[in-house]
Amino acid sequence: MSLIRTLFLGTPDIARYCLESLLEDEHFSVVGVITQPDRPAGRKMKLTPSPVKELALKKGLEVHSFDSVNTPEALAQVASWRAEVAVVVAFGQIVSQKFLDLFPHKVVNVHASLLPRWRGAAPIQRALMAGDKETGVCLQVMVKELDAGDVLGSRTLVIKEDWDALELHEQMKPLAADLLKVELMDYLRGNLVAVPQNPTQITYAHKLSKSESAIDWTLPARQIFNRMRGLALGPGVHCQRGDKPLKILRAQVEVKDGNQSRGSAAFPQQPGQVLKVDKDSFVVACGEQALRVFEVQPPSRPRMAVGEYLKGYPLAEGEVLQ
RNA sequence: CGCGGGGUGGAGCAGCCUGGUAGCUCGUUGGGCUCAUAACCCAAAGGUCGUCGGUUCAAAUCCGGCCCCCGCAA
Repeated sequence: MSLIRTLFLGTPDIARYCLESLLEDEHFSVVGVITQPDRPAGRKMKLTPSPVKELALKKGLEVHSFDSVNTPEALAQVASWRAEVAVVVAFGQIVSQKFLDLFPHKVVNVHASLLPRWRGAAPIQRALMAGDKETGVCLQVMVKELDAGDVLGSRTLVIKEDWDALELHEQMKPLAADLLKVELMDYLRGNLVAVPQNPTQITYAHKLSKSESAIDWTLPARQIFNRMRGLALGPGVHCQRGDKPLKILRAQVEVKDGNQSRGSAAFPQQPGQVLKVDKDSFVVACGEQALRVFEVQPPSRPRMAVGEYLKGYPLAEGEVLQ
């Protein structure tokens, strides 16, 4: 069987992983790669290529970047590759109907959730923040409407309690690659029927906003915990201690209120109040239950275990965080 | 030159502005107390204050270069 001429569009690490697996698959021939333009990144704001571009260059593939793939020039380039199928993985640009028309029913997208749940930009993060017990990756046939295409297949992943966005992202990588290897091939051979999404179950994973990283102690501990996990890949969560921010990097929900054993039940239990300080953690009161914190990061400092933090930044029981 | 914050015994910090004896909370080692302990008491070891140069009678502290780290930003 002849090689399938494939165009790949993607940007971040998970896309790189999928591209890598396509390159290893003897059924596909990646004839072109499109990724986001180099962005200023890092401390020095140096122009940095995306992970996908890095890999593509290393493998000697033809890589192009456009501010938009929907411009006439970009579409002309796309057409010139004469690819049969386009694979889109976390590309970061909305593709137009004109782009889709170049590959009738042959633009597929790997999406990091079980559609129709979490359509949109931040499916991994939103699943964690919502406290979902399971999520997954799925392969959809792209249509103009965002993440609304018929679904070719999926892989389900049971979310472990202690996974954050980073871990979940890692777990999804091999599943995404497997989807491409199996379902995409079946689809192209005509052995797979795409299933429409159930419209009653649609939810949207809106882009993360900076304001979500501030901890609101009046929320239940569970929600703060989930938010911490979901935002771990990006801004993380932080509270205010005095006039300085303090990032909270690792914590768990404290089931009991935490201060009963000490006989100091007179604590008013104001949300944000430090209920208990131990050798390697401390407990903060929340709207419901409490949060036991294990790892933090003060301004201008690397992340550190709470045990270390307490040596240089003593914390008294009763102090209130904002 | 994108903006800002840091680098002080093994760990986390203070001291720097207003140069002049190396400080705090721990850890480590030895001793003591205790039925016992990660608890408590006593003692000790351990630092060319990131690095190179400058100013000065004198630099962790003031000035300049370089290295490494962190946040913002993407």
